[in-house]
Amino acid sequence: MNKSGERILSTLEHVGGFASAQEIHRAMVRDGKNIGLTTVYRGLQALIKENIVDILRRDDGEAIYRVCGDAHHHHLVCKKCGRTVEIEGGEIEKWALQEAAHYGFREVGHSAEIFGICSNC
Amino acid sequence: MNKSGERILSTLEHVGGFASAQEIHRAMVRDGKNIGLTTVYRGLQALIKENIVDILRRDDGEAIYRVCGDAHHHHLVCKKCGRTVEIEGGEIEKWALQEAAHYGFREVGHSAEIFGICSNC
DNA sequence: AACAAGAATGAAAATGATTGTCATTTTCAG
DNA sequence: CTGAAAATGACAATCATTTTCATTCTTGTT
Ligand SMILES: [Zn+2]
Ligand SMILES: [Zn+2]
Ligand SMILES: [Zn+2]
Ligand SMILES: [Zn+2]
Repeated sequence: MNKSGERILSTLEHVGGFASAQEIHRAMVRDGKNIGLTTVYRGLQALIKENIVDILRRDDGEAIYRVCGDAHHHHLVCKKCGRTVEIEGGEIEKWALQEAAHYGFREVGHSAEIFGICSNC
Repeated sequence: MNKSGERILSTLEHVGGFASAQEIHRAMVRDGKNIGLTTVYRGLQALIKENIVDILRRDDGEAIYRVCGDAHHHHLVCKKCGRTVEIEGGEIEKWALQEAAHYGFREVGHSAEIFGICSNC
């Protein structure tokens, strides 16, 4: 991994959870790191190839990245104000693995999100 | 559903499996149906809102659509070929309601998807 | 140090899916 | 028929991502 790769990874570790390439870039610029958006994209591609980060997709199709081995969790999101609570997956972790195994899938991952309206709204 | 919505749905049913908006449009034009790409996008959005079609994402982020039954269910999707199995949520239905209730959320919904690589790939 | 080869960088342009705009056409109730 | 409302589609705009390409850093060699 080269220097910019290390800085990207460090930023991704500090923001916690998922972040898009543009968000990572904004965070680095805000923190005084000098880096171009192109380099962020290239660095992320390299980190993916090295299996250091994961890539997923937001609902709108934007790519989001996270450090592999980050603590796995899920979200409970308010549809009105966006307030978000991080929650444990509990039994759905087992569910995902069992269903995938039942149909012969490997390299299994999953996404799950609960949405509703929070008590403040 | 309006006329173009029905034609889009009919096309999507005939191609089978997943198709992107652009693929659906190309198929319709090829088959002599006269429709604009914009209308295909709008029709698909309407069909999604009516829970008649599902939207997912290819690895490259392009949106793909497929006809979907009304009954609530989840998907097990192959990251490589897109093969999809409809599965029951099982225990995660309870999990979603319990977590939401625990944090005082109402009008609760959820999404959950398992992805991996199927036995053919 | 001087030099060259190759990798890394980033600004700007290109790409491509999706969405927004708006003038025109179609539908339909009165 | 007539006007209002909905639907349509060509075109422009948006936005994430990729490509290009000229410039700058690295690194090893003489
Ligand atoms: Zn709220
Ligand atoms: Zn989980
Ligand atoms: Zn497959
Ligand atoms: Zn469910």
